[in-house]
Formats: sequence, structure tokens, C-alpha cells
Amino acid sequence: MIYADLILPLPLPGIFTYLVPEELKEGVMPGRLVMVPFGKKKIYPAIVKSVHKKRPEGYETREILSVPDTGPLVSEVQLRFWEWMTAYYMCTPGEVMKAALPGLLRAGGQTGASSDTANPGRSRLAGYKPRTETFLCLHPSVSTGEKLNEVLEKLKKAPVQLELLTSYLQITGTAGFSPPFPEIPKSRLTAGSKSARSPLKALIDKKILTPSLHEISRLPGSGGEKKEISSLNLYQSAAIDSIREQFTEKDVVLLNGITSAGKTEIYIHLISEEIRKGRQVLYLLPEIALTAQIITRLKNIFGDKAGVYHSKFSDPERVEIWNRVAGNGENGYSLILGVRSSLFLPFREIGLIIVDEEHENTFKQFDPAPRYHARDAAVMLASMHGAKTLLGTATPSVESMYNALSGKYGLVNLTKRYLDIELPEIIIADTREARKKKKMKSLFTPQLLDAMEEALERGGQVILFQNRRGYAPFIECADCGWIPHCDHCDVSMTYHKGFKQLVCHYCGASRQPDVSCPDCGGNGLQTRGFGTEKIEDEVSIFFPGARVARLDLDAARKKRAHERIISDFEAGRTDILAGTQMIAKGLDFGRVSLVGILNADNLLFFPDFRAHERSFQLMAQVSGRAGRKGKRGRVVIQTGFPGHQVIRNLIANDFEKNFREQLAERRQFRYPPYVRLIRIILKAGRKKLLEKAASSLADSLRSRFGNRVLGPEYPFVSRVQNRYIMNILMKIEKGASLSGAKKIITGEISRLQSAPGLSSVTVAADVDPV
DNA sequence: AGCACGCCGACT
DNA sequence: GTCGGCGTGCTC
Repeated sequence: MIYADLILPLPLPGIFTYLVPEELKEGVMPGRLVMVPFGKKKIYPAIVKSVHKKRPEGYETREILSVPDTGPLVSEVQLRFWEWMTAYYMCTPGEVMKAALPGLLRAGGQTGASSDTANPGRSRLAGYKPRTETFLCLHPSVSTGEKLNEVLEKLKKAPVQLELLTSYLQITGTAGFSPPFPEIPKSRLTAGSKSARSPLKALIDKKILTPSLHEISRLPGSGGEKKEISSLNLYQSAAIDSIREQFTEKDVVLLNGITSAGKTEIYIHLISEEIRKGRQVLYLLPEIALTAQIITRLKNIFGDKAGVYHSKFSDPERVEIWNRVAGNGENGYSLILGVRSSLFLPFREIGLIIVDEEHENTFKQFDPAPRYHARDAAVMLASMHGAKTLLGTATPSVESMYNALSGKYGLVNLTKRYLDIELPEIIIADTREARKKKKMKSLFTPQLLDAMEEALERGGQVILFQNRRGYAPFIECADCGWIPHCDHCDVSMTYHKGFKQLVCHYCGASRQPDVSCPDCGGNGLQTRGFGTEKIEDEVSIFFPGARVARLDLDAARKKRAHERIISDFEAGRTDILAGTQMIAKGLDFGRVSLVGILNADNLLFFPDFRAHERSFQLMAQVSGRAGRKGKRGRVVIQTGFPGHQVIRNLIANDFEKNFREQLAERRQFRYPPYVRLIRIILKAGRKKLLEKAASSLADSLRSRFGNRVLGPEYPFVSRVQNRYIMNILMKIEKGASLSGAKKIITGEISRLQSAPGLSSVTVAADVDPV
């Protein structure tokens, strides 16, 4: 009797053992997709983890139903990677499977009728009809010029058919008249005439033309002309030498290169080296939408060897990408540019993973498990492939810098800006002082207004940054202090002037704004604070001649609006661009001479231990947009706390000092990298029940971990979508057994959930929360 | 996650 | 008298 241990796409711990029927023995092997009955449900997809002969005890095994030969074959390395992720991020194997095979599960199950037997060596995935296009060529019977003339003669009475045939001959060129004849897409022949269908069919029936089906890609090709790899300058060459050298000893190197230092050029050289060695490269980006420029650049160089992957692709597109990553033939991808989920693609052999903008916290998945950090998972995946990882950024995360300085990672600094572009001049505008002296004009300090005027006069462009979308983060009644809150969440509702709605940024609920205060009946309702929408509005009042645009989630939501806004700004069709951090990332605008940060304080005083680290990074990144190509840029930062340490470090452009200060704070208050954090998130519909469950869990954890357990506490937003939330924070010191701690925590969580009355409380762990 | 079983409130 | 609420338990 042969049994198989299977991973099912369920949030259940552990794996499930099934009996392998005799007739499926051939197909059931580790990594294969199989279909099984589970519980009351008749059919589930599952991935084979291992095959063995140990008969399980305590229950009757059920049988595997089928092995669709269209399913993916998950490689041995991938299975190991899944296993690591399950253990490290405290989730179930099924949750990792769901993250790794989105949509593919449906694809694999649906057919199975295909007769060509699975090729066990490949992870090729079918299940979707490949997209095809009809190509046409001259029928082989028309093999000589004479025969062609005969045919042309006969077609005198059929002008449309004649026309079609002549245009085929024109397109392909009549010279060199011998088979095989060139094939051209049907669309090229029929393009001109609207109803060429029946004449075309007649030509085919008469065996003058002959059709053939070709598989064509659903994915955009490289399109543009191929560009040569440009050579590196002195500093870039030195940096790349140093990276290579450090890779001989270290598996991970942190490339700390200031904006405009030309990191991308270095990546390109390293990528092409790996490709030459026949290995694959994974280039991870925080968010694909924000990095169109880099993608274009890399596609121009690596052409069809480069593929892009993100979650917006349709299932058939994903299948094609999956196959092209797994395959090493003509269509095989050597370079994948992708977001965090591309870690799950079926790479043959990775030589290098580049994690660009390493410090970005969007690399951490938050909502559905697995709550993995793509940067850290990349380091693990690379080591499983025997590959190297390069972390690139202009503002390293505290964790990575710490790893580099402690010798765990290599470190390469690139401090010379490309073309010697000067760092921008930073002007601090004190909003509290301006307010006291009644000098504030709406949202603007005199310094910012003056700088804007000057920039626009000289034909420069302006970027205004505000980390908040919408018009106003809340509305308040001036008479009684009433503030509209979301019915389902514990937050105030943001006023969106464009939609004329109050919107909850946590659950998306929206409603009409009140006309008068529902609490006191007065007419004192006023907007408070400001978001990007209000900035856009106010700017047009102060600079009526300027062309203003806005780039934030709302503006980018409409299809292709995002690209349009950026290309308009790039082309100079817009003068002022107001936006959220969307404008901070990976964009190179040539004519930006001024960057305004409207309110640094809501970055600096965000209630989170990473607030200072993040505000430095964000402000440095935004500032980096100012001043390019020979002109020194300007940055105006509006803050009520001009003496704040982060502001001072920013003025001095002293990343090092900022890092040291952050590190000291982390040490003092016991935060990473000095401890590892595990956050336990509890949710329930009833407050009392939640509090009872949370304190019971915290107590039992405290009996094992003592003062390493903090909380439970209500988070900043304590209710989302009608569910109350409490957090318990665990601090595990370096050197202690992390896996041991996780086992205990998992045990305590499952104990809590099996307690009577608490089954409606959901508990999740978030390892290394950001 | 599904799915079924089981025990208490307002309705054809 | 029943339909249906969701709390509980189980799944190889």
C-alpha cells in the first residue's frame, strides 16, 4: 500500500495522508497536483508533499481521486521553501500553497482530459487553452511561378480573392519562389477589407492558401528597440567589483547607493552576467505600478528574456508566465521583475535575487497569511538555490544596515551622484511660528509659497507631498466637537470632495456628509486637517495659471490614469503634482526643481516604533526627486518641530547619524534588531469576549515567557469592519530559540481556540511585524 | 475554509 | 407549528 502526504489549501495545521490507488501510482510524486475528497466536500486540489508506505493510525485513509496531468509540478526547492515559510511565519501549509498557486488551482482541476502524458521532468502547466492565431501561407501545390499565374488567371472573376492573394504576395515578397512559403498572421491580410471572411475561405478551399494555428503569447513582448548595456562610470565599476568580491564570502550584500547614483546600471551588469551563466535572476520591486520606468528600461535591454509578474495578471497570463519561468527553451524567462508573490514562481536555477528599495515596508504581506517579508524570504530562497541576494536602497532599513555593519551581510556604499548632481538645498519652514505670526496662507508657509513661485517662474516643476489622500481626514463640529465616525470601524471618516462623500479608509464604507451637526443641530461642521485633494484645490487658488495634477490611490484607481498622470508630468504638461508616497518611488522627473513636504509632523509622530526611521526614509526619498541634470533642487519641509532630530539629520544629509540614533532607541526600548517581534492579533465581534480571550492568552503566554509578553492592547484603530481587535506583542531576545518559542505560542493559541465559548475569536500570529 | 448538526426566536 | 440564526465540531 502506498500513501501520500498532501498539502490542502486550507487554514488547517498539518498535512493529510491519502491512499494512492494502484492505477495512479505512476503520477503521484512529490510536487504533483492531485484531486482528493475532503470532509463533506467531494473534491479539493492538493499538492503531494511526500510518498511513503507508512500506514497512518487512528483513522481510515481515503483515496486520491485523480492526478490531472495539466497541473503544476512544484519543485523540490519550492516545497522546501513552502515548508520554511510555514514554520517561520507561523501559518499553515495550505495558506502558503494558496499564496503560491493563486488561480492555478482552478486551472489544474478543470481539464484532465488531455491525452499527452505528463512529462515528469517539467513543471509545465496546462489547463488553459493557449491563445492561438491563424497564420496563412501559400498552399504547397502552388509551387512554381507558372502555377501561380494559372491561379491568378482563374481568379479574375473573384476580385476580392484576387486582392487577398496579391496582398499576400506583396507582404511576403514574390521573389524566391519556392516552398516553404512565409506564414503571415491572418489579421494582416484581412486588416484592410471589412468582410474578407468568405473570399478567404474560398481561397483555402481551393487549396491556394493554407491556414495553420500558432500559439501566441498573451503577454506583451519587449516591443521597443533593444538597447545596449551602457558602461559603468568609475564609481559604479568600483561598486560592482566590491559587490562581486563580497559575494565570495557573503550570501547577501547591501548596496547603499544614494538616489541618482545609478544603481540600476549596476543591477543590469550583474543580471546579464548571471544570464550568461545560464542562471535566472529575480528582481523584486515593492509595487509594480510605481516602477514602470525601471521595467521599460530592463525590458529594453533583456527583451523577451525578461518577464513581469504581479497580482493584476489574469489566470491565463499567470499560467503562461509560470511556464516561461519553468521552461528554459526559447520562450524561457531568465529575468523576472516582480512583486513579492513572484518568489513562488517555479525557477529552475536562480543565480541572483535583487531586492530593490529594500527598506520598503510593502514587502511585508499583512492581511491574509502567510504574513511574509519578501526581502527576508528572498534571502532564504536564494540560499536554497545556492544564489546570492543583493539588497539595494538609498535609505537602508535599520535591520539591514545592522546586519551589514555586524558582518552578517556585505556592504557597498555608492555615494557619488551620477553626473555630479548636487544634493538639494533643504529649507525648514516652521508652521507653528508662521501660525503664531498669522503668516500661514491656507496650508502654506511663506517659504513654501515663495519657493513655488520662484520655481514656476523659472519653468521648473513642483512636487507637493502629503501622506494623506482625500480632502480632509475628518470633519468636526465647531460648536460641540462632534466628529463623524465610521459605523463599522473605530476611525473618523475622511471627507472626499470629489466624490462628495465621507469615506472610511479602513473598510471603504462611504456615506453622504451631514448638512448640520446631528449631535447639536448646529451649522458648525468644518473640515479639519488636509489631504492631497485639498492641496490640489488650494494650489489652484494660489497659482491660477499653473497646471495642477494629483497622484494618489484615488486618482490612480481609474484604469491607466496612473500612467497618464505620470507621463503628463514627465512631458511637462503639468506644472505641479500633489501626491502621497506614490510620487516618492522610483520616478525620475527631469525638471522638478522644488519638492514641498506639507506636513512632516504626521510622519514624525506616527505612533509606531519605526516612525522616525520611516519619516527619514520617506522624506529623503521625496527630496531625491528634486534637482536633476545640472540644477540644484530645493526642498521645503513644513513642520512645527524644526529642531526634531530627524529633521536635523535630514538637513545634514546624515543617514549614518540617523541610523545610530534609531539603533540606540531600539536597544533602549528593546525593539528589533535587538529582539525579534511576534505580534498576536485577536479579533472578535464582541468586546467583552475579545478582552477575555486576549487576557487569557496573554496570561498563559506570560507564564511561559514572563515579561517578554506585552499587552493585550487595543491598537491605534481598535475596530475594523465591526470586529474589535487586540494585540499581544512578544519580544524574543536574540539567541533564544525562536522556533521553540513559536511552537509554544502556536500551542497556546490552539489551546485558547479550543476552549469553550471562544471559538468565534480569531487569532493570528504576525512574525516580524512592520 | 467549508459543511452539518443542533438548539433557541419571529413568521408563512 | 416551522425557517433560520450562528455556536460547535470535524475533516486524512
